[in-house]
Amino acid sequence: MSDPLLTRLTPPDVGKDLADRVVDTFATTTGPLGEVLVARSTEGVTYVRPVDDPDGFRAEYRRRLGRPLVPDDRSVPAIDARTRVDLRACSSFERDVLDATASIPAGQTRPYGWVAREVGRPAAVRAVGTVLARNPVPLIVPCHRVTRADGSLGRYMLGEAAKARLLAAEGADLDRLAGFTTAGVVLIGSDTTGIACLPSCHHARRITDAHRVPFRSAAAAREAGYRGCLVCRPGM
DNA sequence: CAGACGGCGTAAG
DNA sequence: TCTTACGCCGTCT
Repeated sequence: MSDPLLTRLTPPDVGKDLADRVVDTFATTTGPLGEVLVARSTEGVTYVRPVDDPDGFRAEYRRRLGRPLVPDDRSVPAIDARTRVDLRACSSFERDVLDATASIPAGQTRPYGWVAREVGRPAAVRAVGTVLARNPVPLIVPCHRVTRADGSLGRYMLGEAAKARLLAAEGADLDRLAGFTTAGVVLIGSDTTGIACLPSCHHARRITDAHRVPFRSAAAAREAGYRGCLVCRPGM
């Protein structure tokens, strides 16, 4: 009862919610695409997947997180970009990639190579794709905003159609982006400022038609005397 | 520990 | 334009 060692090792508030501290819980809740399965620790959401197969969810959870998972009978708040996440099970590279991805504004897109540069590993483009393919918390960390270098959407854990739906729902102009892809345009410059942006950067969208200058590569923009936008950091 | 495996990016056919 | 080949690199097995 008054074992000094036990007293020292036991946090003062461990009591009725002890179970909460050693097992994670899961339940269905709503996200931007409808119902999803969500697992949580005391620190935040640890895992999000489609409702398809709960058995696979639990198996995969155990394999990846290595923690027990029990059903949650409480009601779970809907998830969105503000939902707190618990990424302790991730490597530091994975966390960096997810953090950088989370910084992409709603309705905008950034290439995989952009994420690689942001985390300081400009050549790890493919590894970035691997991380996002396994994103433990899709819809919260918006990996649907990461596209290929040419502006095409690229693949998505929940299907390319879902990627398009999510972006459209956030206000992205997919037709406009597709137009740039078709034209081979990856940067938009303003000839009044000499600054070049990624096409979805909100600064790029403010450039008037008369002053908009399309570039097919960062090198082309640089050679034309342009510098990269400090906000979207196109890497040039 | 070596090798395989990708939501990539580019060049080349 | 589409396809293929290959470099790249963090993880997983």
